[in-house]
Amino acid sequence: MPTIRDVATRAGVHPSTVSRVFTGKTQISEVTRVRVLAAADALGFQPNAVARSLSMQRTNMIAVVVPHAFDGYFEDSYFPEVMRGVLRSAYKHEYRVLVGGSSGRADEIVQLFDIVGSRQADGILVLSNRLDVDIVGALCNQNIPFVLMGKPTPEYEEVAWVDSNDAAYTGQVVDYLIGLGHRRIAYVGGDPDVLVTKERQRGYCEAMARAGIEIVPEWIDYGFFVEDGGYQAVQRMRRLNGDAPTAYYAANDLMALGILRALREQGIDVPGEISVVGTNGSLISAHSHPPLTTLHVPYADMTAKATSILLQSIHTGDMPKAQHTIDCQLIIRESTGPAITM
Amino acid sequence: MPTIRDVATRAGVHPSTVSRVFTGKTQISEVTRVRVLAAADALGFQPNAVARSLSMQRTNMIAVVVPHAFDGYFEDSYFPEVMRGVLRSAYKHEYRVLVGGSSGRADEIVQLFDIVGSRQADGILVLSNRLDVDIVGALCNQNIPFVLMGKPTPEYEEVAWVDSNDAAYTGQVVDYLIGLGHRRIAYVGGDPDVLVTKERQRGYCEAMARAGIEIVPEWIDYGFFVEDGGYQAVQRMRRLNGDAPTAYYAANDLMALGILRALREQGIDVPGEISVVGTNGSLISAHSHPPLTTLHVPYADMTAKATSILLQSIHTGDMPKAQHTIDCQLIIRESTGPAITM
DNA sequence: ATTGTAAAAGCAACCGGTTGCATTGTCAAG
DNA sequence: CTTGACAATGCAACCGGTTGCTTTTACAAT
Repeated sequence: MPTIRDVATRAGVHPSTVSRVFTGKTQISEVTRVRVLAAADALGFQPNAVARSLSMQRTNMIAVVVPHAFDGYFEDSYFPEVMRGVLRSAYKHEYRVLVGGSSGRADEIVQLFDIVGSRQADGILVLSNRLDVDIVGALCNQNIPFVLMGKPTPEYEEVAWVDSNDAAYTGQVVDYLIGLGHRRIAYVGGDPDVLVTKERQRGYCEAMARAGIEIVPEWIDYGFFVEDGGYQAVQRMRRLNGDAPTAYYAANDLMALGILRALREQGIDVPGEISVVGTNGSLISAHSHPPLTTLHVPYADMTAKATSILLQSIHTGDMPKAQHTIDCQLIIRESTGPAITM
Repeated sequence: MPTIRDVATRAGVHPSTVSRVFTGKTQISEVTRVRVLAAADALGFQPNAVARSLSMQRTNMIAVVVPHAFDGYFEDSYFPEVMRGVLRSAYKHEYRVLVGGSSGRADEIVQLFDIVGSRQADGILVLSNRLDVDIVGALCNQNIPFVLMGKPTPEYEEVAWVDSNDAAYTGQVVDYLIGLGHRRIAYVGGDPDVLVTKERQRGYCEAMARAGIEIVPEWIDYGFFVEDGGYQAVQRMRRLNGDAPTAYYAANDLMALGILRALREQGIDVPGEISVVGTNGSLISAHSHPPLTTLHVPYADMTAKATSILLQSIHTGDMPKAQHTIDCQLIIRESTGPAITM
């Protein structure tokens, strides 16, 4: 690998001149510029990114970390959507993307602080907010820009986030089901230690309360975002017999599919007997049987937004401030219908 | 950010001693070790990864590059599966993962050689082999370890790859359809400039030839791996009337879903009138209507394998050699059935 | 007490760029 | 022909670690 000094020797100039030609921030006479460029070309020189990072104190990388990767994480449309948004936005600004995350929870958090502490990235995008670990607090101490996907707990008023107002939109879904005549509505959340699960649950509870419906505790269950989680939730809830839900809301489409599978196996008609609503509006939801009514969350847009906030604050040099709420949309398909009157 | 010299000052030792404590490759007396560690702890010191990379000529990162990201790339299960395999394997060896890829074709290739040439990663995993750009040739000149997902063109015998024998398994699918009595079988490939598309097409043609079936050129179409591509392919092929296919093979599940959608719109029964086979065995394929018969390709395993080959060759310091072929499996569900006899 | 030996720590160069400051070169105005 | 002013380039320190080699220290053997 040729270095800047090799190029300098060949072009008969000082290394710093070569550097200036490549960074392009200073005046260079046209004659030396072409000479340097020719030498670089002949040697196949490309500036070493690591050396440049060290010198400039800037890596041109942002890290995307997943503090709650679960089994099946990569099956859900969430991750690919997020990556699409990040890459789109980062690439535009000539930033690279570092991905952190594995299946072991403790590991990930270690890994996160490894990346942060060792200054491998200029900024961090945190993909979710676990309630059982104070990630935000730790991040604040590190003096590195970060943006959260999802609102933090109230104690952190100042940090930047992009969120989708999960509680409100989940409430809207519940309102919609109630409007269809349902009263026994189940909430199947994801991992209970993840904020979004709690938020959606809050929206659910508030909507039920508004309608004056008393919630049976057994209507609330957690499927950890995986298909089988939805399936199992149905198994448990069907045992309630007369109290069994007539409608299910699932916090992602994957679990909704599991719910559909369980109901199909039991010969229950959807939406004739029972209604099901998913979340995300992933491509998969349009092709299920029946096509799923789902709460579409524009994750790619959210992350693109979050990324550009992050990049901007990297450039200005101070902690990002912006807080954005993005609109969701209920897509009504064929998995929901009027409650049967008994 | 405290540096190694800050720690050294505080502990009253030389910077190199601090370094040795952290790298742990040399004998250090217990007393100084604890003193250094205490100082580091008090200052919140963590070694700077960039400086270490520069000094050690090793970044502890591998790059995953996508030389053919297409619209909808992130909707297919391919990418998330790949990421799952890479992260699983890389994380185990304390390697980070850099993701390259965007939607503009030319850009990606530039980006690829940027990463390679600037030594941002110790090795590269190339996610696909475009036929219209000589990526392998260029990579060979760069003297950096790389592993291909997918076999390269025959001229590159020596490079490392992990592949799934696409031609053979596609042939097997076609055999299966022929066994069901189908003779007018359509092949819906992805992007024709990607090797896998050509390979599967070859398998298709060979199987048809073996059965003595003459191929109508209109039975071959390209859907560029997106859902709508499958949909459009059906629109075109239905115009063949008497020559219209009775079975469709699609090179990924997404296109197969598009095919199902088009057929459903036209009121055609699957599998009663027409059979459809997808590829990948993504979760989505199990939940479509009807559940999709699909050729399962274990991408996560393939990439995990490819990653570990890559990491090993990074450690030994020479170009990887291993070439692996991974088995696929035809999952028969409800989208395929006997051909109707006319 | 002296010498030998090995373990522990220090020294300084190096990885490959960047950049503030000093120096040289060029050309126009006086 | 000077002098001034500014553009172009050179110089050297710096970013924050690592590591081969040298020196110091400690302790055992003579």
